[in-house]
Amino acid sequence: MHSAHVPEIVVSRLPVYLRALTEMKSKNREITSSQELGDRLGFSSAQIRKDLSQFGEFGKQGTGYNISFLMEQLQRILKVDRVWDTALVGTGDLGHAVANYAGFLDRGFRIVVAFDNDPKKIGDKAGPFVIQDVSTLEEEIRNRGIMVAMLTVPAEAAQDLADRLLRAGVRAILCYAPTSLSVPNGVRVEYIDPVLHLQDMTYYMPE
Amino acid sequence: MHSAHVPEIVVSRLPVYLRALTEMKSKNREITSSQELGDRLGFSSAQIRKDLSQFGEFGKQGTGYNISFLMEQLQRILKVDRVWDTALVGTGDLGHAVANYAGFLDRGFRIVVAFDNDPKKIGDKAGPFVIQDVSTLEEEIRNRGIMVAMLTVPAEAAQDLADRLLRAGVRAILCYAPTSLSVPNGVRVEYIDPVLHLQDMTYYMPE
DNA sequence: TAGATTGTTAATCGATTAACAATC
DNA sequence: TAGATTGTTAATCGATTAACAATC
Repeated sequence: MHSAHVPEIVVSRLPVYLRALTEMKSKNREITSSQELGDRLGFSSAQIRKDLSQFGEFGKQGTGYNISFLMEQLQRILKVDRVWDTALVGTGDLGHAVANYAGFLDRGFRIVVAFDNDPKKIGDKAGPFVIQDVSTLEEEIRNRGIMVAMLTVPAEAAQDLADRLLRAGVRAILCYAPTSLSVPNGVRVEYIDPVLHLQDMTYYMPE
Repeated sequence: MHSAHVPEIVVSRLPVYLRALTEMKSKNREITSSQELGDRLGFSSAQIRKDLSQFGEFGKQGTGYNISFLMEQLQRILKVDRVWDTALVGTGDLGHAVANYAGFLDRGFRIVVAFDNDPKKIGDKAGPFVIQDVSTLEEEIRNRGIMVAMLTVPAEAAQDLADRLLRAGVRAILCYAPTSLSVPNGVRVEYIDPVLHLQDMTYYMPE
């Protein structure tokens, strides 16, 4: 494992590889190749081999990659060979959908607490979670040692809540609010804004 | 407007610029600079100027960019100076959250129809929309001339429904299912899978 | 063995940045 | 005018691809 500096763009493709391998495994496939994986995902086989080679030698010449083995290696590299306790901040429609989503656990994440600032909601449920008052956010996050959070609040509230999450010890935020956050170095933020994707696609539409 | 070939990565940043400009305008700002925009979004000012220069000259030396004017230009370039009728396929929790989301319309998109395959749901509402039987998908999409769709169905169902959407005339799909779709050239697909973002961030977490 | 596929090198391709003349 | 900021060029930096020896 030669972990010099790996480009971010390479790291961002690893979860895509892992997801495809998981699908293959669920169909009882045991072996794949960089060619097959690339065809399936729209990458060149060279790129897949190059990406993987940043982290070690996981394949066999003439044969390809053992799917289960490569999955384990990618899970280890991405640090999802464990389960990360995760906080959900905001329990509107989107927060509820996220709270109910069953697909986190087997990919390395488990929501363990959900917050809202609406007094009428405190004590209600968002999926399986009792909604807690956001005033307890810092204490809860710190006590539980939570390092990952998902932010499903209105854009106007996002920066303030991000600041609070970081002060409480969170190091990675997935921001669903349609705004750009300002965070210090060493903290990761990624964004989900469906409209960005839609607007990007319409550029390519015929008039 | 020198529309030679613009790199996809440049196009994908334009919606981010537009979103930031919209925020600034809502705070009654009238002028900005590549420096300010860059600081705010984490890009270099040179990159912002270079990106914009692909499409024309929108600024004034010594002054910067008029926010409203630049917004209009970006909306035109991205083709969101109109409203795109959009289909929603799948009305689970996530589909409901998407159907209820109020943030599409003023950014160029309007959901006009929602489909599900569950007989018990047909006729119910997802947000303001009466859920229609997915068996009417092709007919509805074609009759309404819909070219944009959002796919909030389980991964196993996604490819089949994507194929049907394309046959009915859809040209752009925003896929929320955690899988990679195979589509012909000329069709755009973008993906939203929160776990990909989370897994990418945990790579950078301390042990 | 013959065929297949990896891991890696070097070449190519493309994107970002630094710098600055133009000019508001 | 002096100061500021654009649009653009050229240089730098980084990512992708093609090709192939190694080897299963």
